[in-house]
Amino acid sequence: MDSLNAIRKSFDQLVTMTDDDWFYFREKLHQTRFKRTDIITRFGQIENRLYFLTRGIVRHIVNTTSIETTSDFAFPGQFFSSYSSFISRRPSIYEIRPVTSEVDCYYLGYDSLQDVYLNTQCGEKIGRLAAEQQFQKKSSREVFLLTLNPREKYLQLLEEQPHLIQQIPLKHLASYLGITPETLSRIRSSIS
Amino acid sequence: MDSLNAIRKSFDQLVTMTDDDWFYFREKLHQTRFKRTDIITRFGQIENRLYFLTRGIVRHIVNTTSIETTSDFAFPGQFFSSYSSFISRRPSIYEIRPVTSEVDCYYLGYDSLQDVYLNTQCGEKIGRLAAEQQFQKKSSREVFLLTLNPREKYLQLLEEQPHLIQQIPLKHLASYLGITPETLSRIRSSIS
DNA sequence: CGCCGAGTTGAACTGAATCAAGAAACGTGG
DNA sequence: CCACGTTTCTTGATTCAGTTCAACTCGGCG
Repeated sequence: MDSLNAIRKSFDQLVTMTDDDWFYFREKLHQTRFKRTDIITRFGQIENRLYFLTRGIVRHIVNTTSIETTSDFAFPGQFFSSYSSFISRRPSIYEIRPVTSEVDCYYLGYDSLQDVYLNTQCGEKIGRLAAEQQFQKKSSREVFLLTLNPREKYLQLLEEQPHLIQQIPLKHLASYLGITPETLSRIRSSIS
Repeated sequence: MDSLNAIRKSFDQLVTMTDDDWFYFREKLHQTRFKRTDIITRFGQIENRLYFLTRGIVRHIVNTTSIETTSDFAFPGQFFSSYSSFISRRPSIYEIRPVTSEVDCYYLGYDSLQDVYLNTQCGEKIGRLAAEQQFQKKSSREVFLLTLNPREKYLQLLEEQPHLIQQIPLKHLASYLGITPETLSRIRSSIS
């Protein structure tokens, strides 16, 4: 299977994994599909799955009273999950929903992942490296949010994540940058 | 030694550690002290140490051209490091400096930590759990920065990290919240 | 004692939000 | 496959929160 290969590859980038370990892991994966209107993970729910995205795009939404704020997107070839809920076993403050009309993924249950940590050579190491990656992502986002004004944010996004700008509706991009859709629209038209 | 005990305790909170593992780890720790004017980690330097703070307060400063922005503080009993540089082995975009006149720490070199990962039972697991914690911290800060206005930021800080407000100069607090000292001063006087 | 950095306060300014209305794009069902 | 309704995007006018600039006070330190 092609997308299973993609998962293995993303592991191989992190660590050398024996075939035995891989087989052990692969056994525990399940496949699933979501439609645009589905809610992949709900507010308040304890996240029980770590997903690997094979088709479509999803977004992470912050549970604010009034306005929908986007904290993250995931693209094919990437893992996603309401990760802080997944690792802390506490209610999710994020909701995860499809951006595209169809979303295909594999997923691993929480307990399965703990089994992998216990029963494979490289499990813990992959877990550590993955967590370190997630940390770095949030860490650079902190600097991004803390130091840039709307225009600078858009320019940096344009440079570093152009695929986002190409494929995500403007209003979601705006909420990801922490600005209003009107402001983003004006910035965009002032540039090109 | 009392502060060595604090380190072991912070491990015990994460995982059950054998005495053997602890001795192996403890051997690799060094002790050091900084004065207020010292620079603990410089911009552009590759962070080579993971510190454990036993006395004083330090702050993490973001390398922006004009204004000094604070991304984090560390207090006694906590680990600190220019963590993204430490794990990626790339130049630090943060500078770490003392807030207080004296800062005492233990530290572990990068290579020593890799030895711990390789040669102890629980090394990788501690590493993973630590990285997961760091992730969660940045993750909640993302929501904080993305969704709150200055007044809300201050109120949340007051509620969740009062020790920060008590011990950190206003201008550094302001830069940590992403607002100007004037605004923070006004907010503060409008509240009490 | 005098200096310097930190904090406060006031006034003016400005960038982005808000409010509003119209145009374009989208998807949904007949 | 078209037509309609809904959502998304754009554009303009207005408002306002927070910044900037400036002057003054206070407290600690040399």
